[in-house]
Amino acid sequence: MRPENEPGGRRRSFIEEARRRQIIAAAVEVISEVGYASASLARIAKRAGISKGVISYHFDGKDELMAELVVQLYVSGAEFMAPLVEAAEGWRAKFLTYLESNLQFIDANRTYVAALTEVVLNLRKPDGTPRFTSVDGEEPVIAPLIELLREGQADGTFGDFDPVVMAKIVRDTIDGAAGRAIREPDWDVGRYTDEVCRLFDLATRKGSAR
Amino acid sequence: MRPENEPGGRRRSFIEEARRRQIIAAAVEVISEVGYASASLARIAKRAGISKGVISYHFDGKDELMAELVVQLYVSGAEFMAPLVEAAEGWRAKFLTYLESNLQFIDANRTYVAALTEVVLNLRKPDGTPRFTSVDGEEPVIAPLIELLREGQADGTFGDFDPVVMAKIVRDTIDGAAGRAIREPDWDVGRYTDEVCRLFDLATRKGSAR
Amino acid sequence: MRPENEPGGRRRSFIEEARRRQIIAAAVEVISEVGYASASLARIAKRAGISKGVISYHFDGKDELMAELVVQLYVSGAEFMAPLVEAAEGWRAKFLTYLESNLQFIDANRTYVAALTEVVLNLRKPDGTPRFTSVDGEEPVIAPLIELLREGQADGTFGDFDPVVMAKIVRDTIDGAAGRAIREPDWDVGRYTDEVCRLFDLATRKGSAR
Amino acid sequence: MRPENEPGGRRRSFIEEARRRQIIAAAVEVISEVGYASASLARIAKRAGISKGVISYHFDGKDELMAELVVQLYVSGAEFMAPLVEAAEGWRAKFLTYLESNLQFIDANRTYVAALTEVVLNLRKPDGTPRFTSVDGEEPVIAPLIELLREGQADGTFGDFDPVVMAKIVRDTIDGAAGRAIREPDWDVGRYTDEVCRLFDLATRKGSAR
DNA sequence: GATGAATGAGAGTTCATTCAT
DNA sequence: CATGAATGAACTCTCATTCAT
Repeated sequence: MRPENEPGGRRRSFIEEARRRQIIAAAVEVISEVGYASASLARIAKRAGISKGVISYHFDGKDELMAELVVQLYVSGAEFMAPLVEAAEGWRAKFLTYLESNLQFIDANRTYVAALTEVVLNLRKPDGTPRFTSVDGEEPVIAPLIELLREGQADGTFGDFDPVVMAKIVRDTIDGAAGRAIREPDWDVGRYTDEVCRLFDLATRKGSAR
Repeated sequence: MRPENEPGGRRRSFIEEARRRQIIAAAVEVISEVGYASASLARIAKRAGISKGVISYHFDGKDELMAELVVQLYVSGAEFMAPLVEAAEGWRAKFLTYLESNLQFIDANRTYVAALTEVVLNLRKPDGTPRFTSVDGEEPVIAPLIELLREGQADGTFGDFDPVVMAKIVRDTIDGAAGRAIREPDWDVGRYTDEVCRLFDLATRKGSAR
Repeated sequence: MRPENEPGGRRRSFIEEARRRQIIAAAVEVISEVGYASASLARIAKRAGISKGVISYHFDGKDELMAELVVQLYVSGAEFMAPLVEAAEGWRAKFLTYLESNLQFIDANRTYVAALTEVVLNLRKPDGTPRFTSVDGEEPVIAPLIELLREGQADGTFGDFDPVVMAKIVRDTIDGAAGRAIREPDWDVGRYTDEVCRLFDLATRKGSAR
Repeated sequence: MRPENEPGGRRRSFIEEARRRQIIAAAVEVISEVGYASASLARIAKRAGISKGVISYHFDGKDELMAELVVQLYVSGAEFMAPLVEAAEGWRAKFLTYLESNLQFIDANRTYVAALTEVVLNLRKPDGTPRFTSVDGEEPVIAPLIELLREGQADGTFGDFDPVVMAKIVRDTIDGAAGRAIREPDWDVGRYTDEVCRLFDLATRKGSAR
């Protein structure tokens, strides 16, 4: 019926993509205002100023809309962070840049992040299992970070710690910060970032007693 | 209609309390299986092996059930942690015991914690604002931790850092760990706890370069 | 199970009757406050300060309770009016006393009348047909009035009109007054009664042009 | 969501209006058959041959449907009576035409009037107070009649009586007649109207002894 | 006699989805 | 492409009634 980009379908037209982004933007606003459970298609359509049917036309269903919302923001985040991390010289600098840029991105996209969090935590597959928060699903997200830590250890930059555990702690800290960004409008990201960087800097230093 | 304990109502009977706990337990199971959004009263009643109306009889509504679930587990956690933290000697030991006991509690109550997390993140007041995750609402939760850090700084145990920011990072780390506990059945809490304790021990030490 | 007075059952004990009156009184209060539709057994029991089951014990069901409420007030009204009407001398005086005493009774029992009205208009048999407001059901209520008017015509007191139609108009006027009594707390019954009596006095006079 | 006519919303489409009328008609039928209390949306939808959700789609809720039912019939009645009353010459003729046309309208719309009566007497606001039968709410209904009587008195057509009380008696008589129209299929409106007109004609005549 | 607990049906409402226009 | 209309299932909640204690 509808042109698809993935998988193997015809390329989506420009106008088609614009509509999808418009709808996703409306969904983000609605979710961050009334929460995932109350974010009905009717409300999203109203917010976007379009008819309910349009959403069904452009997305295979509510779930696809929500999944797209997540993917889109995730990609945006990666596109923002990757060049910064790569530009940093040395594993320590890369590590701290990873932390810093991630927190900055969250700060700059609070509403989007709020919506993303709600969706990630709530969206489920038809069989009831989580769509995004599965163990396997996490791997691609933290794999680059683990690799970064391993490289730094191999080259003697970092001390002796379990890179997998450390990566998970980092991610949890960042994800927790995302929640805080949503709930606290006055949250001072700069100070928080400084403290977090200092903390993980100390924890990954060579020569730290185990 | 129904006897109430809080506030000012008659005391609830033993059997009444048992039923409430049974219903809450069923809610916990259902939520951790299908998620908050799909945890309908019908499903919860079915799981508990009772009729739908029973829930309405024992609780003022779905929201009260969910709120009770949160309060109950939160109180359980506090009851578990408080004596351990108090028994520890010295602020550093208290701090590390706080971290350790909290993670242990999460580990020992994974299903409950999973459900609690879903409820806390999703439950809203009738006006649409979050029921539990407001800024003000957080204060009572981290206030004791902030106090603990301040005391340790005053007495020279801890170094120079912002106790409020540090407390928030600690809480985010722990809450993140809760999410992990839910998603990863094989999660090794012991190792994770060691790493977290080492990390925050370093970060709060006196003499850490700022 | 339960002792019955009607039909043919054992006589109800004094305490039994007291309970029934207490429950009916509570029902009257509740109905006149929240209306028939919202007058649940739970609310009535709460108002009476008893448990819900008590009502089921003393009445065969909600419908019997409501029916009893109607009958009880109707009998009270008849007991109040009958001696007054009989004491009046002459058909004209009897007729005006009927009007006057009926309106007085309504005035003195506004809450009861309000409840009765709601019940009469709403209570239905299981098949959906009205329990009280059927054509046949009305006959016993206005039959004495028709008879009174006929006697007065035969004896030359009243003029020439259809006694059945006149009786119906009288009843409608009184029933309408009942509604008014409920809705208007400041309603001046004395003045209303005077005007109504004057009106029907003129309308039933001998020699009125047809 | 749905186009609205009142207040300030977009104009309702023709088809929209037709659906609303169809649903109201079904509600009227159901109410006059099983009564207000048993007139559930399910039954009304079934009678209209539509799905339950359609009612919610076209009306803001059950209460709005019921309120619309009342308003619609009330407006119809006013539209029927007004030109007839205005066309009558002289206050006496206007007064009798008011009575006559009102009773005729009731006669011609028995089922509708039956439903209207049930709704007016039962519909309540969320706080429990009656929606239509309040004292203030009555004013607009009888105000024109009071005015008519006052004009007739000023111009010497009518005798000396309290026009407010008289108007109330007239309304109660008519409303009572409505109830009768519902319950008595064989009710002879012509005869009833004659008798009522004769009665009120006599009661309002100049020179009637007070 | 009286109670609290439980039932199960049915209430109004919301919602994702489908479809003719 | 877009819309408004309609569906039917699922939701929370209320209720009259029953029953063991």
